[in-house]
Amino acid sequence: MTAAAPPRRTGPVRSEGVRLAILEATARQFAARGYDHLTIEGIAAEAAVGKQTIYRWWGSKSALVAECLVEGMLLPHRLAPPDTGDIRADLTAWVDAVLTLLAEPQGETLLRSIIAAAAENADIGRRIRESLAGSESIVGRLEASIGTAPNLTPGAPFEELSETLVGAIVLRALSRAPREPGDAARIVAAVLGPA
Amino acid sequence: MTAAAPPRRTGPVRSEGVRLAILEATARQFAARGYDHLTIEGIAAEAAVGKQTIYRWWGSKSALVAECLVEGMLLPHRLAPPDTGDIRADLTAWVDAVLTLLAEPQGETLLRSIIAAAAENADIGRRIRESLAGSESIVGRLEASIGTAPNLTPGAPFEELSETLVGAIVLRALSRAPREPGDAARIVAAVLGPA
Amino acid sequence: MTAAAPPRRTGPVRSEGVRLAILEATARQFAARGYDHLTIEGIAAEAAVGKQTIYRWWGSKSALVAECLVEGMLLPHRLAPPDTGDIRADLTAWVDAVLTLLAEPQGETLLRSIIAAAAENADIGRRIRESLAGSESIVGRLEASIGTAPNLTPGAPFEELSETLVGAIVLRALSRAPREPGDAARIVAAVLGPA
Amino acid sequence: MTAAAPPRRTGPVRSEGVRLAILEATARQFAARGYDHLTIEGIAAEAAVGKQTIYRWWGSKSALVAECLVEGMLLPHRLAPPDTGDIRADLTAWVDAVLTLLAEPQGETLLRSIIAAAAENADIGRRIRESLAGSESIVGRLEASIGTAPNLTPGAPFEELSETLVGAIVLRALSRAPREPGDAARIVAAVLGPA
DNA sequence: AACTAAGCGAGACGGTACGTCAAGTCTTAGG
DNA sequence: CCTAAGACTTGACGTACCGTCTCGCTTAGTT
Repeated sequence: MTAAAPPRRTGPVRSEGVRLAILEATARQFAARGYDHLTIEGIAAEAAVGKQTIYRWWGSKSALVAECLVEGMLLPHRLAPPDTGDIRADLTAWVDAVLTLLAEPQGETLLRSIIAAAAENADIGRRIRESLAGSESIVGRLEASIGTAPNLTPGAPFEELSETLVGAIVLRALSRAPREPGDAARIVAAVLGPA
Repeated sequence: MTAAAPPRRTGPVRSEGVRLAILEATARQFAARGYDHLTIEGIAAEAAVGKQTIYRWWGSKSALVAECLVEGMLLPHRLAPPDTGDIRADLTAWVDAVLTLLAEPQGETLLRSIIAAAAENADIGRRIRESLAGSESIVGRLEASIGTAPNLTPGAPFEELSETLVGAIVLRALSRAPREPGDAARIVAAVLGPA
Repeated sequence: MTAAAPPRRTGPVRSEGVRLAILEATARQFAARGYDHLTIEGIAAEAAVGKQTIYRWWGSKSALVAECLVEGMLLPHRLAPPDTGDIRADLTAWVDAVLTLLAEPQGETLLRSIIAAAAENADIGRRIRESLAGSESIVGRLEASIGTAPNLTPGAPFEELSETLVGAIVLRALSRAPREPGDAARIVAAVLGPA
Repeated sequence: MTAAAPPRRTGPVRSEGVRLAILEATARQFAARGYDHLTIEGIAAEAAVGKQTIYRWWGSKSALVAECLVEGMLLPHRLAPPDTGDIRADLTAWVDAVLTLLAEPQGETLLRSIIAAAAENADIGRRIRESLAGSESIVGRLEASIGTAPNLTPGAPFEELSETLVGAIVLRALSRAPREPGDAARIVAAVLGPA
């Protein structure tokens, strides 16, 4: 007498190649057309995949985008602030880089699309905060720089400082404020206090 | 020498009642269902209006929403900070009020919908900044309070301070950060400097 | 006791120029685009006339077309059979002329449009019969030619003979039968009997 | 050397049930409301089918009607002439039956709608001729009856004789001529020659 | 001459249907 | 049993015209 058979596991297993093809197609379409104007059918066609294969593994367009984000397929990776030891200079350089990205059409589309996706999907919202303000990047840097700027005192609200910095950039993206010289420095000054 | 006659204007004139009915229907649907899930057909039906009448005067869903915003039909008007003379207390109360609004489901839908609309439509983006950070509300208040907080020095970047404040709130809305006691105070502290 | 006064008749009187402009625009559009694809708005625009002016005087698209027909603005006037005294030759020439008209694209559109209009509007139906088979043209000619063809006997059903002739042409127009040499002669032979 | 593989054909196949539901709905609406006043949306609703499913397979309203016609869903099948051996009696009975059908409101709608459809769509035009004057019905009968009527001589234009007969009926339908006793006999006499 | 009525151009309005797009579900066949 | 293909229902899109309804002229009779 044999033990009950375990649930027989036959047939092919999920194809990693297919998964990647879908995510890459999503990323391409996302960058090219923005979050709205993404279509499942377009992604399926570009990935040479059946629609059902997408629906089987992701529940919605935004889940797809969220996974792209997690995989780092949407944002250029150069977006971490440099680390020269001078927190003000580092943040200023970083803000400036982001504002520069924002000044290019495809960068603008990209950032605003991520914002739109975040507005629609809670997961993406949570992820964007982690990915932009994650402890390894900004909050941690601020904590490590106590004493080097007026606002960086022991017990300062580092989380919130980080949020104001990123928030100011998000607001810029939304409001389409024209870029002006010194913007990055002024934003950093607003967060760290006067130089 | 006479001026050229303006093109003779005959025929019925645009109906203000219809215009208002459409905007009100838009505002109701916007609050009830969010920016995506707005449909022109739904608005037309609720306003008891032909679709063409909407398309005649507005080119897109977002233009409709933008006009609603300008007319003040989307945001509760209580959203201006109080003015007791104590800038820190005033801003804290205001931030707290906004976070409270954000904690209610319909308030959250409303704010995130506005963000989504702004991400899609440049006009709305510009308007949201004016309406949230307009000189009469926050920037002006900061300038009028020079000397009462560490960051409010002569020559401080008041515009950017205002942006960081509003941006932090926008980021909160996007990231769905759970609300915690003292949030408002910490955000204001991040902007104004330590108490 | 006097009769009630008739409704006082003041104001400008119906403009004949406007009436003609509308009918001409109708005829042009009818020939150019066919009966379906006629639009009141298109006619109004082409005639530089308000829509209401059309609706004031005609109740429907088909009434408009019917009046065009009555005014002879739709059919080329050359469509009466010649009269050389030889009924068979005359009818054959006439049928041939109509089939020739039918072989040109605009002639085909025209005839089929009239058929479509007749199918929709009783007035037009009646008119088409009068205008194509009116006593002055075919029935009369048949009656006047008694004895010159096998079927033209005293007491023959001249009305019906005329109908079969015209009907065969209508059927040709509907069925898009390709034209072949001798068609006209055969049709006439079918109606008049063998030569 | 092998032939190129044909494009692999997978996926669900066209649903015959859906096709029939659409054609039946079309036939019902056609009979009930006439050719104009047919709407794709109405058919889709009655067939409980998406509009897109109709547009996927038929390019136009008239293509739909043409297919109905081919499937024999529009015309009552009793419309073939009887066959007693007496061609004059048979045709007279048939014409009489058609004129009777034409005297009922729904029969009139039906016939005129088919004419309207034929005027708009070439396929329908061709089909109506085949279906009304197909060789198995009238032309063949005439040929088989050579010698039994004045016009039925060897070498007579049987095609055209058939056309004049059917054409006369079509013209009747278009012209709304009131029906009178003896009409059928006179029409047949016009075609076959005097009795 | 002032005072009515139309007639008329223009065009806003509530609707209906159009033909298209994409969504998400379901079905078939190949591997 | 995963997958590509794609048929299916649903629902919204934006457009074209419909027929009705004001508007603000202009014009032709009264009074």
